[in-house]
Amino acid sequence: MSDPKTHSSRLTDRLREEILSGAVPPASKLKLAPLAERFEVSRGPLREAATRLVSEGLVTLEDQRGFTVAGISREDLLDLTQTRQRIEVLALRDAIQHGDLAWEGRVMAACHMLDRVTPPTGTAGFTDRHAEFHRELVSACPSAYLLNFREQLYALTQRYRNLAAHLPAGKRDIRAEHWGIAEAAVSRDAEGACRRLQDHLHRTATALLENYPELFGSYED
Amino acid sequence: MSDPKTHSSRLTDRLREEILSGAVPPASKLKLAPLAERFEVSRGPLREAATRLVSEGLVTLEDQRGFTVAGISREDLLDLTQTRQRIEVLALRDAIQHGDLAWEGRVMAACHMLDRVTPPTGTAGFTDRHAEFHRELVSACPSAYLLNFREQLYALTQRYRNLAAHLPAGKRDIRAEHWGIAEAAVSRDAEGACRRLQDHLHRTATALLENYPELFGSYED
DNA sequence: CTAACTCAGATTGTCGACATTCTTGCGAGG
DNA sequence: CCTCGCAAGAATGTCGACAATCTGAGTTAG
Repeated sequence: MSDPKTHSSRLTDRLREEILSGAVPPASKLKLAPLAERFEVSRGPLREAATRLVSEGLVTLEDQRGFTVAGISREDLLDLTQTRQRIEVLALRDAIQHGDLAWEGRVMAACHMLDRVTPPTGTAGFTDRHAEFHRELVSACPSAYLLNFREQLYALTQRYRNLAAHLPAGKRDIRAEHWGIAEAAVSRDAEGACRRLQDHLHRTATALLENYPELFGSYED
Repeated sequence: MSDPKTHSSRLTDRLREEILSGAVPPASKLKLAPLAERFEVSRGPLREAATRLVSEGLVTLEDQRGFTVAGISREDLLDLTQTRQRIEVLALRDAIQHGDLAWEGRVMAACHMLDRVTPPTGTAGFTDRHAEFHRELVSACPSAYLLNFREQLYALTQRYRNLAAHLPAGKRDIRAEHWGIAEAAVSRDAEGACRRLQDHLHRTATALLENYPELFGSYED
């Protein structure tokens, strides 16, 4: 039925959730014994879950010194954003070129569902639908490797967003940004869609840096 | 002293080597018990090593069904090559822009050492120096994420190369290709260097497909 | 003859305990 | 007062055994 039956898989999702949401703070050591107690499993599966998160960049592993939640820093966010801009643009160009009508439908549907989510931001429903929109946008890209990289980078960015908690959302019209990207994409306007997407990512990074001053010095590894 | 003291780390390297070299064939199941016997360790560290290789794309994991060496196929090689072209070009442009004189020296040194390796191809010394050259070429790229992705893709390509064993190496002058890339790079000729690098990767993929006919149908996942 | 069922062997996933290594707080010496 | 060393505690890495699940050959019913 629900396939991921093994404890390792479930724990991977749970631990990822806790790290992304900030329940386990950045740069903190992942002590396996207490976590194993909390999750009511042995250390074995938890160790495997942590190992999997190493590959996603959320955790680092040092020999004989255990697991550590990846630190956050201004430099990391900048690198992350720039790399994400480059990868997402490549994937979006591919998607616009190869996407069929069904893809257009999925993009517009996801954008609509994101538009109509009741509390505009910050809630769980928003983050899920936001992730789904950006995923559908590039879903017609035929390169599995590119999509895989994109997913990784998106998750890492999501952590910064969740850590910043309540963005003022002041002078940004995020809905308009999303609609602009979606409409340009389905209109096969590759240049416009990529430019808007890059702008979108840049504004997100800027907003995070402005409203999260702790990033200007702390938590570095 | 030599830091990676844990069995898990050593096993990761050893298992990666065996998969890259083809000692463990593609699409074959990774039965942990026999491997643990061969490597004279328990299944625990070996399981962790396999989990790490999942993140590098060399192994897949299915719940309750264990680990499987990633399959190879024509489609995968094409996707891999195209993605690698894109990522390597981005990294190379960055390196040319940010590299200092020491970087130029490292590139020329690596190219020279690759040029003077005794048996022109196929041997272990060649593959190591070839990897080192391509690594140094982009080492001045400031994006850790991009370099990480590049390393992953290079390793996956290396597997195809090793599997094809003895390429005729006939009408290709690989040395000239490498020197062309290196000289264009240190001359800060970004366009020329990227064009030559793309050509280089394209020729490698073509040569592999031509001299490895099994790829036209078998081993698919 | 084909298809479904059964059951034994094999393989994976999980657990608890042991050995090794790291960490930290205290005390001795300079 | 600072530095170095040491020993107790904690955390990690590893192992062997048990339970759950999958696989495949043989058998039987249709």
